[in-house]
Amino acid sequence: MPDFPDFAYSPLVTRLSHYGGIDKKELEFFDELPFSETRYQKGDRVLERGDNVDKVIVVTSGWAARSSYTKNGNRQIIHILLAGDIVTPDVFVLKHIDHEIEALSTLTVRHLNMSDLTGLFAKAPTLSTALWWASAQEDSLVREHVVQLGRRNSLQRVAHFILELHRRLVSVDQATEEAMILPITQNVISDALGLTFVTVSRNLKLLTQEGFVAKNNTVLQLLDAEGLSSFCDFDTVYFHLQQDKNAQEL
Amino acid sequence: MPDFPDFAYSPLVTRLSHYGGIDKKELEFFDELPFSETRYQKGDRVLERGDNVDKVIVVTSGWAARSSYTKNGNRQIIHILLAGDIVTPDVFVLKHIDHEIEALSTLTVRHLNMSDLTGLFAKAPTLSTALWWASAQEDSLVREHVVQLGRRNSLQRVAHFILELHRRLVSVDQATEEAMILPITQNVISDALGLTFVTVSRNLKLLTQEGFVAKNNTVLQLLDAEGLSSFCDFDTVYFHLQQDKNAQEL
DNA sequence: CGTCCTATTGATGGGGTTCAAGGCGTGTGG
DNA sequence: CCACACGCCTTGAACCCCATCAATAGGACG
Repeated sequence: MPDFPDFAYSPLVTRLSHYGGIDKKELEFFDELPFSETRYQKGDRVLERGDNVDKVIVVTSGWAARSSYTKNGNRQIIHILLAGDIVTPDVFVLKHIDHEIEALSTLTVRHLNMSDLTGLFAKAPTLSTALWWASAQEDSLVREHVVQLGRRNSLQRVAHFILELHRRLVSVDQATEEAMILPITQNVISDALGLTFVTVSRNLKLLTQEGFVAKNNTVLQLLDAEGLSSFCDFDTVYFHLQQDKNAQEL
Repeated sequence: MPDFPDFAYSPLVTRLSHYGGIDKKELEFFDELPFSETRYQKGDRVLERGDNVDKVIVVTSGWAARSSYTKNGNRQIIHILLAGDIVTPDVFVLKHIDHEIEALSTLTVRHLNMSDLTGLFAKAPTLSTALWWASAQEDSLVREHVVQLGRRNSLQRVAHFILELHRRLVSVDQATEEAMILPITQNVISDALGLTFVTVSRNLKLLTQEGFVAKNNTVLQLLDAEGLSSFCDFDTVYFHLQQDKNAQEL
């Protein structure tokens, strides 16, 4: 965030600062909004299916998951939420959430009052567009997740999973180009990828043997991101990170 | 649409009329917006990856698909678009679309100018909320699609696919409770479900033999929707169809 | 009547699951 | 400080669902 070095900012502000046409003043307003903060432990539920939510919730640190459970208790992780992600993108129009939000690691989230936000939107038009953009980004990632599960084999899925998370972490200054911290178990990965943890284990071993990655404990090194990308058909277009010059305000 | 019998309406207006708190006058304004209409044949591309879109496009009749192609030419259908669906939900913030839109049958779409729409939003606040709701609905369906591909077997996928489309068609008066028209090939179904058309064929036969459905040509009858629903864990909560009384305007 | 697209059905093979056993690391309590 | 438990990872073996390959049939359309 080179242009905004002079005030404290949350990860979401870091993300929004990448949005073309954002007004620095509006970001400051946003960052100064009153909020309450909650801390969760690994495994805690942040929100449950059916909950009636009336706050905008944003991740400030740690990992969380949107997940859905089938009748027989199997979990499918729909999307992984990182620092700077919005937990409740549709809270203004859908009051009841239809899935679970659970902490995958120690997690901190901020709660913003909807009335505070709508009040701010009135005087911060580029901010509301930027928040819309952030939630459109998630939509795009979820669409790519469908492609993951529908058309890639287990090894490609694991590779793609790593690359996507790495890129997202880098974009909020939570990882270097070469390495990242994976605070989740292989069981979590398997529930995101529609696989079993046995397959994930075997595939991580394969990727290590082939020299694509190295792993000890929670630190994962990317030794050949290029090779991995071409192997699993990873393409960052769907992140929509580059600023869209034509974007206009509502 | 029992409350709005007295003016011509598009399928999207029918859908939006189900949204709690929508103002009838605003729907009329929306329906009277100037538009151009385009007709496509089965197989035509409506939009391609990378296209720079500057209109809001809405399906008025026929079926279309959001789809993504992998490097080796395999198609994954991410979402099926029916009458009343918005082709370009994020057009205000993402100018370049990252996937393909293709006609699955003869298809009619309407193009609305973004400036006409933003002009209308100024005097129709409940309309913009309702459109947001419509696009939040699609997000929810795509999330459920992830669960489909990640955690259901091939037979459950086919069953769930049928039930979901049926419910959506009913909600825009395009199907009866007992039967629907499926204008797509089994190959299309397989590309949506991450399967092969061979498996889809076998599974449709199974569902027929078990007495859940009957099929001749493009007409599909639902003989036991209840049984089918419990078999594949189908639950309409994720449609968010019932009006949310708490919804508020931006 | 031939062509092309779609659907059906059988046979075979493979990728991923399932079941199972053992290892490693960490924390806890005797 | 060691013993034990527990969670997570690893690795092997057997099985099964679905893909793949292939052949045929049916339908629409010129």
